[in-house]
Amino acid sequence: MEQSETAAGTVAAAPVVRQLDFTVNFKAMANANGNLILPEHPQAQLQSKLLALAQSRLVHAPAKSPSPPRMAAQTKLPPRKMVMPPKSPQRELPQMARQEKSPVIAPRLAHPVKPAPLPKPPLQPLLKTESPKTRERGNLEQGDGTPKKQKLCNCKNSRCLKLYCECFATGVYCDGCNCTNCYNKIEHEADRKESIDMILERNPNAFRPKIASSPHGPADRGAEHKKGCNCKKSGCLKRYCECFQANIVCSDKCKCMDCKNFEGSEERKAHFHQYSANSMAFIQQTANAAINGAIGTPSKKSRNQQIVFGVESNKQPNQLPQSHKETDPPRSPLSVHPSKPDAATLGLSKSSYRSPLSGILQLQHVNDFCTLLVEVSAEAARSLSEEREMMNNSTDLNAAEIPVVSSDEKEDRNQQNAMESCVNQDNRDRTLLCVSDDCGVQDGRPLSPGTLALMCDERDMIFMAANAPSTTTESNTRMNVMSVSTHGLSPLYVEQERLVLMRFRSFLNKLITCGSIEETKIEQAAD
DNA sequence: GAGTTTGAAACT
DNA sequence: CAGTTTCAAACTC
Repeated sequence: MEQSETAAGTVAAAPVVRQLDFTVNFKAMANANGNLILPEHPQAQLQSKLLALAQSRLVHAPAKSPSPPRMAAQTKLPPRKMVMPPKSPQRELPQMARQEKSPVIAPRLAHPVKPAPLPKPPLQPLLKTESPKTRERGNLEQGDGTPKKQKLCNCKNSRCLKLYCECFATGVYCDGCNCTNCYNKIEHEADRKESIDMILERNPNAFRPKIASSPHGPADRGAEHKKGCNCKKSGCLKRYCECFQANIVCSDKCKCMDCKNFEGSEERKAHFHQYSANSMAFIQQTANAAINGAIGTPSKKSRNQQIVFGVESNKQPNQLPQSHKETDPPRSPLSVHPSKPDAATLGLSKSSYRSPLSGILQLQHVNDFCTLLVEVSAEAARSLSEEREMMNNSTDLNAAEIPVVSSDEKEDRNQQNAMESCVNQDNRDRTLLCVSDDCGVQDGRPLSPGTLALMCDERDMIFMAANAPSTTTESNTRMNVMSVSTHGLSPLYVEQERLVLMRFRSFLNKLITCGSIEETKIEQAAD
């Protein structure tokens, strides 16, 4: 049982797990008490924020069709009754015999608590410009730790209640699929449950991720196929092969014949050259351009480094297509421009993603911002020492004439000072962030810092609601600060931290706003 | 888009 | 457990 939980925490696991992985960064920002905990690296913070934004949008994206909450399987345990006669009656006896047995289901199914209902599509939030054809096939995916777009199945005969169905196999309801006679829906929950039980009876690991990270796995993967493939004709170099599809080399667990999917295989290398622009690599590139590449560094080095998401750089399938690497002019990783010829000839997704932040945020901006944070910190030190000095002087003169400042009031005053400090430096931020003319404006009007903060906080609330229901960044930052201050850290440190965090939030607010505006512009231009 | 190939899942 | 069938995705034309 704990195996499945462990597997859920691995990076290169099933699609469901990948989806969860995307939240890890952001979840890491809030501890169990909901206190804000910022990761160390600014870029990591930016990524988390951007991911949170993407997630929040998807959560609120209108469903294509009315559909039941996807996770209802976890939310209720329907009374076990035979609604649908099983195809194989002989399997019913053992199944009925284990009624009380807690089923081992895929990570997504196994949670006993009721999760927030999730719409189905949102597994690949950053890939929003896919072509309808691509979506129909639903095959945008990666074989590594990056999120994978939920496939849309086309099942006809399995009623989507067998592992043939990818939706069912990954523990999600069908929604928007092209399947017929689908029972993988909430209204057929009883049947679905029966089928799950039946499959688990046969194979308790059936719903577990097939790919598990392993410290002892292939050197270039850190992951291995739990069961191994059984390929005969594909040489394990086509997506028929589960290992290949998962972007891992075959292991000794495989029973494949004529395997060419091993480390150092010439065929494998040649294959990746030939299929240099396979969809996995391209989507990988696209996703990473949106995430890692949010900070544009138009150097060749960074361009080569952008395809790193828990895998090493020699992982060919996830690298940029060779043709791209050698023929394309250097450009920002954010500038994933449509590459029509490649896409057409090499079987790529017909569209590509270009970050709305492209051209807005450069590495130098981040560097400048870090410098700014240092200044803010120093400013906090000065402000606090001056305040103390004034307090001391006043106390010496006549303590009785000085209105008693409660800790709350003092906190408010510090907060106000900090906010004023933020506002005063707003122009500097605009200089940092708003390369394009109309950044920070909406409908021709500039957005006030308050509006920007609200925009940010609104998204925070939307996203955090699913993760830490009672969390708001501001209040919890303060809570955290207060908590820290009561545990012996110096007030100076607390004040510095608070100001720095507030500055950073302000920075993120503007970054998000700029991205949103740019995105709107791009969408309008596309229309 | 239709037909073929492929290998996992299901079944015997 | 091995062989066969079923199935849906991947692939080809």
